[in-house]
Amino acid sequence: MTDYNILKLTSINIINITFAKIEFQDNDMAYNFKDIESKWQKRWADNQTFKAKQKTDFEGEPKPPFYVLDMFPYPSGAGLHVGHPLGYIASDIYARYKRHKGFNVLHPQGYDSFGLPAEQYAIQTGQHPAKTTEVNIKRYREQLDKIGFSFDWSREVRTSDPNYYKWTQWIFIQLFNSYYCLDSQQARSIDELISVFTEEGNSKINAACDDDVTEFSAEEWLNYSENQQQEILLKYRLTYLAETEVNWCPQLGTVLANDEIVNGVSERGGYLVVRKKMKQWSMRISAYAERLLSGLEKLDWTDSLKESQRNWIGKSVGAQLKFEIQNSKHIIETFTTRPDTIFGVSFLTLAPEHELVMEITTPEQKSVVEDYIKTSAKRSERERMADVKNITGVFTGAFAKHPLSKEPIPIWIGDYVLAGYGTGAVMAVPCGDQRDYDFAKHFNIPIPNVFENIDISENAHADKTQTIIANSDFLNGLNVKDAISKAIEALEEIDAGKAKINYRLRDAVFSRQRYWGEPFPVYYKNGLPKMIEEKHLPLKLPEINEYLPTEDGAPPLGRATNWAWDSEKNEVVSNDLIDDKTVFPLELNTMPGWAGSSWYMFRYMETENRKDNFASKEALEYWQNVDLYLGGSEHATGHLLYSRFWTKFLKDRGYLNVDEPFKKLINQGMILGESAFVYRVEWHYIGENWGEVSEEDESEIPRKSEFPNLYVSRALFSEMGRYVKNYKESSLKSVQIISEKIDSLEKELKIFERPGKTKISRSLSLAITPVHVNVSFVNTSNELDIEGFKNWRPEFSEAEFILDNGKLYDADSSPLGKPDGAFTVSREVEKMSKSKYNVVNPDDICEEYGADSLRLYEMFLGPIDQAKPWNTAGLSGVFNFLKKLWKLYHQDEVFSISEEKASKESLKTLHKTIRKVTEDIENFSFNTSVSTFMICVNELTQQKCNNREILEPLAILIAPYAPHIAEELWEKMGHKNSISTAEYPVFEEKFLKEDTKTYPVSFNGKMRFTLDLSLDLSKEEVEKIVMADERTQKQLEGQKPKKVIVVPGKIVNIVK
RNA sequence: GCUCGGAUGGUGGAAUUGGUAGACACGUUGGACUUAAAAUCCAAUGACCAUUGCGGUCGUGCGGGUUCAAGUCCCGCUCCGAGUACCA
Repeated sequence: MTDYNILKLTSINIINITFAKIEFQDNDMAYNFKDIESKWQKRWADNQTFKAKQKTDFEGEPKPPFYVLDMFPYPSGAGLHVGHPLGYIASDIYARYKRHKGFNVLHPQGYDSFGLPAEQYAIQTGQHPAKTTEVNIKRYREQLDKIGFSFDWSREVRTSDPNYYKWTQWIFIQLFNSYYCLDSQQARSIDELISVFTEEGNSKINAACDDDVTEFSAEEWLNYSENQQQEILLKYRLTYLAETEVNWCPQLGTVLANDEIVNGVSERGGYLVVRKKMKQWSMRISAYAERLLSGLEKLDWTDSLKESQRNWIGKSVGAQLKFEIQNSKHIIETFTTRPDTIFGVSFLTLAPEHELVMEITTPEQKSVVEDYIKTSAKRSERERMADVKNITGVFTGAFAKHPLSKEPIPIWIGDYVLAGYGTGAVMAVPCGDQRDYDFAKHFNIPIPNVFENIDISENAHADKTQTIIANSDFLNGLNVKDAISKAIEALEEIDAGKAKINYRLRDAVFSRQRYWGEPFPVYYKNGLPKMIEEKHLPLKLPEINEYLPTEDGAPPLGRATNWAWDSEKNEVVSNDLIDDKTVFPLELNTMPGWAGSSWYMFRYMETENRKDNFASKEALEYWQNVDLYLGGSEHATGHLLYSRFWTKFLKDRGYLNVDEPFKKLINQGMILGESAFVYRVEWHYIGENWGEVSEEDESEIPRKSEFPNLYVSRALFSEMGRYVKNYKESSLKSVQIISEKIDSLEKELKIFERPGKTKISRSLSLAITPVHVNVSFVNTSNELDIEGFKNWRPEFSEAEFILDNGKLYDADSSPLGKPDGAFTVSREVEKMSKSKYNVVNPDDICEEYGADSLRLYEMFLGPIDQAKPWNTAGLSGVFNFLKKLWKLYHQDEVFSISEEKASKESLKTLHKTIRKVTEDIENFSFNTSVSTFMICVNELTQQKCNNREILEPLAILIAPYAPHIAEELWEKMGHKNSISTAEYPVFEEKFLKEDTKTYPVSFNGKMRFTLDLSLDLSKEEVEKIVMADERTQKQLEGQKPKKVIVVPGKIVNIVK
């Protein structure tokens, strides 16, 4: 009885099933999912059953296309856990359903195979990420294949494949060669812009560009040097180089995501992180803000998702104001949505990183300002946004001039203002904004009130609807709306401001200082970027010896020795040849994860012609865009916004004919794991004198690792709690046992027998700490397989256990399963992850119960979009259901169905099911359709139905959910073609006609009894019958009802 | 902090969109079959009270409200989860 765990337990079941099969060998008809599933998976692959057709593949009239796509998986080293396939199963069901409905379905799959985890692994192990990625993909594919998806694998793509990223680079070049024309609201060729510059300069150009563009004439343009012209063009291009704030970690030599920073230091290694500016590629997504926003309206996405995007884009209508600075030629620009409160401004706050801060700071304030900037550079943006409790800031000593009242306004800096947000400066109106209000209160800055009859002694007043402006000169007495337009008018007149629409959406940083991503097709001539010609793509990722940044802080590609571009030979050459005349250095950054995933949905549309096109015109024309997209809501503002941006761009430049990539989108919720915990008892030792542990004492005090770990079960933990004080005096039996055990351990280790040494003693309290246990050592009754646990990791090998019954575990006398021998763990729902040891692998489920059971169970768990915990024990429900379904088609284990006409009852059951399941599938309510199937099979079993008339359509209905069993039954019923080609059954109302209704009769809204009545009865007749019923009379106890409500076909309610 | 979700029996969840709360499963308990176990089948199962039977009270995170009728609508909270711009 060693090595005895839950998996072993169930494999005994499997053996039993196999025996059963042997027993019935002459009729071999038990539901043998293993044979059935591998048979059909092989047949689908051999016959390419799910290969989507291109339009030209049809001989006659082409079928209507339908495109179902899952969000691009990243092939992580951990493999799939049961949470991953949830969305794939749902989309597979929908894809299969659509095939039954007569569509030519495109349902492809591939890999977003560039990414940080592979690179991190490469840094640790030295293995090339391409290799580990390949291994991971193979494993992924094996796992996916076992679940029986109807993917068209012939169209697979991988972002790290040069044949694929060639086109990612190509799109980058198109972006570089484009600018955004605000008049026509679309991207255009940069050549058009150049010809305008040549003819009339830039004064009339209305294009998206950097803020610091200055005006020039045609003459000036022509006189600029090549370099100057390129610098100017870079300010207009849709992808451009710019100084951007990043989280820089000097020790790691790399930039970190906010995600990778914990409490201001790097998650890995705990090194200091500072914010610094860095020259990087950016994407001018902000140019598309308005279209990204308005485009949402026609999309069939959930409101919450659209709302997230709206919020992310963050459109606000207001005014941009200019504040002159006293004794300085500079001005500060601010954006406000409330220009009506302009007379309420009592200070300005700049972000600490604002470029003017050091210029305007007075000598007296210089050192405090510098200190403050240093401190805030250490805080992450997220931290600064989230922290409202600590109000910090310093005065710069400078004053601005109020544009209207001309009063001096102090200029502060504060880290609640973010540099990358708006202009990085806030005109603070403390009476109308809570953060400004708190800041003013904290630093004793005046809070002028500009609202009529509003008390602002406690809080700011942000209301815009009922408010009247006061103390504001010419704005007095106006409502907010009128005051806004009047204020803007006045400010425009004196050139101190103008109406402006602001978006929160920032341009997206596109450079990564990493190895495992797409190389930019870019080299640098005189420090300015040049594109490699399209015909020389792809520019392949070079080999390097180590995947770390270089010693001088350059990205990993800085290690490549062959990473220079020969512009004459048009090839990559050795760095030694760089002469800056014909051979130039190549870009060292690579593209981010979202580069390859922003356009992949169009790549799947193409089959033959992938070499010369990202996708051919014909393919794009036929498939258009994704009809149904499924994935996690964590992509709401990243991937889903970037791919919309690229789609719109490619449409503008004539490469696509749709301007949205995903018509309908469903978010799947996360499947959570049930972690298991045991409880470690911890005690410690102290030297003779409290608080004065000498070094010598320290070395004498026994370390925890010298003892075998002592574990208690959940039962004992709930009795004792996290801490046990004065445990020697505890009356709890379990504590006494622990105490005895510790005593005996000490004796064995001779802790206190150290003659001549400092006296040490054990502390009086115990701490009980939960420790994650791998869930595979826990059975469905939450009992721990102690031997398995001990063998799991070396630190547990000597562990001791106190069982639920308070006795010490002994391998010989108290094995799992014997009465009284249980050691119960506690369970907690957490995210499913390797580190929490709560991962459940779909392979194991397929092995034990089969893919059809897995598919059904994942759907049965609950609504697709909600997070829900996984519990393997529940699987037996759907497994039993499949066995019952199988039995419907068999008599005494022999396949047998009747050709006779089905009963009225059975037809009713069938058509009820058709209606409900179809409705559910259209609404993506897969959990309820599984229930419906269960009800249907329960009813048909009850009816002893085995008519072909019922069982054939039933198999088709169930095929999208449990395709293997459905195919097998379909074949047994005599069909040669795959069930996936069968037509979906048609619902017929006539079988469901009811003429009576069981009315619930309620009194004051509480149901008391039911009454079967004909549906033909009128309201009055129903009331009459109900009132005559003796149960009604009993409820009324002789009183007259105040009111009787009859809703025909629904309810009766009597008000007493 | 901000934005978006969520909360219903021991557990996962259902409820035709304001009309019988707890469908369908899991689990638990009891029973049948068996030498026994597994498998299978049958029955009970929100809590409490009552019980020979009829039955009754409470109940959808908390506090209010609207209504003949509220899990569902309105107002105010609490707690949990996700995202928050270089994880994918």
